[in-house]
Amino acid sequence: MQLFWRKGYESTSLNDLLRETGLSKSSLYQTFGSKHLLFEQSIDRYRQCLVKDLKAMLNNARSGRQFIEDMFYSVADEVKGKNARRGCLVMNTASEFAQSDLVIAGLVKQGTRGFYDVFETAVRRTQSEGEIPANEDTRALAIYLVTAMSGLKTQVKAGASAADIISTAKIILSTLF
Amino acid sequence: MQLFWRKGYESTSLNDLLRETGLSKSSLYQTFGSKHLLFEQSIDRYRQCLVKDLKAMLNNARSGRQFIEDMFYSVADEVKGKNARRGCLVMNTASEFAQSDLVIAGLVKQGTRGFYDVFETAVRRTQSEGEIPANEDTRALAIYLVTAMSGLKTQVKAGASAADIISTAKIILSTLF
DNA sequence: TTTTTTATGGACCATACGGTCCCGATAACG
DNA sequence: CGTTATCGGGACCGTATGGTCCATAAAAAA
Repeated sequence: MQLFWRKGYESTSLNDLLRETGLSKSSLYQTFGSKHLLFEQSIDRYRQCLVKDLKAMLNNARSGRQFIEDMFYSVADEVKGKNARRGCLVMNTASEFAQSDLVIAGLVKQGTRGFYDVFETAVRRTQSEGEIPANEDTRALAIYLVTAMSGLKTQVKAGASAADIISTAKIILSTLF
Repeated sequence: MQLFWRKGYESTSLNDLLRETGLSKSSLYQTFGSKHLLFEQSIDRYRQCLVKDLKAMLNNARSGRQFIEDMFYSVADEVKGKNARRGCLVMNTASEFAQSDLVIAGLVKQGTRGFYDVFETAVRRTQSEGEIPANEDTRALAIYLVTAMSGLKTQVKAGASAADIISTAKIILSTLF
C-alpha cells in the first residue's frame, strides 16, 4: 500500500513489491493473487484506515470547525518530511486510471463517498454548533470540501510552497466561516 | 500529446505512440529523441496552447466574472463526450510524477505558473469591473481558483456526476462573488 | 547529372515485465 | 515419530518494453 501510494500502480514493479514486502514471488502471488489484486486490496485498506482515522479525529475534535480547519492547514505539512508530496492514494488512483478500469473506478467511488460522508458529518456537527448556517446544503458543502482538499493535495504534488498552501486553505475555509 | 493526455506517461507504450503518429520507430526517435523527451515536448506544447487559448478566451469574454464562471461551469461538460474525463495534462503529470523527475517537475511548475498568471489577470480585470473588492490578494485568489479547478477535474476523473460538478462549481464561485 | 544530405522502414537487441511452476523446507497434526 | 498440509525460494517462461543500427529510398544541393 505504501509503495502504490508513493509511486502509483504502473510505476511500481513486481520487484519493488517483493523488495518492500520481503516476500518471494510465489508467496506474494499465493497471498494476493496478482499485482492488480494486491493494488485493489491496497486501495481498500487505505480507504478503510483513512475513513476510520478521520472519524476518530472528528470525534476527538473540540468542534466541527476545528476539525475542518485542522484538516486543511495540515496539508501544508505534506510539503516536507519523508513521505513528502505523495497525495491521497484514492485521488492519485482516480487520476491515473480515471474510468478505464471498472473495478478500480468502483473502489475510487467508494473512497470518495467515504470522504464525502465524513465531511458531511463534520459539516452537520458544525451547523449544530452554530458555526455554519442551518439552511446550507450539507452534502454539497461536503463535496466542495473534498474537492478543495483534492485540489490542495494536487498543488502540493505540483510543487507549491507551504505558504501558498496555507493562504489557499484560508480562502477555501473563508467560504464556510 | 493527445495520447499522453488521455493515458499518462507510463501507460502509453512506444507502440501506442507509433500507431497514433503513423511514424516508424526510427523516425520518431530521430524527431523527438526518446519517449521521455517526446513527453516533455508534449507538456510544453500543451501548456503553450492552453495558456494562449485561455488568454484569448479572457480577452473575448464579456467580463472577467463571465470568464471565470464559464471556466468552472464548463468542467461539467467533461463528464461526457469522446475525450471524457481526461483532466488536464499538467495536473495529471503532477499527480503521476510529483517531484520524482526534476525536468518534469520544472515543466509542471511552469504550467501551473502560467495558469496562475491567467487567472490573476482575470481576477484583476474583475476587480476593475467592480465585481471583486479591490483589497483582495489577487495572486492568492488566482492560486485558489487554479486549486479549485484542479480539484474539480479530479472529481470528474473520480466519476462525479455533472450535477455534483455544477453544484460544487457554484460553491467555489460563491467565495468570490 | 552527380553528389551529399536527410528520412524511413524494419531487423535486431538487451532487459524488465508480470506470472507460473516445482521442489525442498518447515510446521501442524495424528 | 510419521504423515500431511502449508509455505517460500528460485528457476523458468513468453512477451512487451524502450532503444539502436543499418541499408535503402527520397530529396536537396552541387
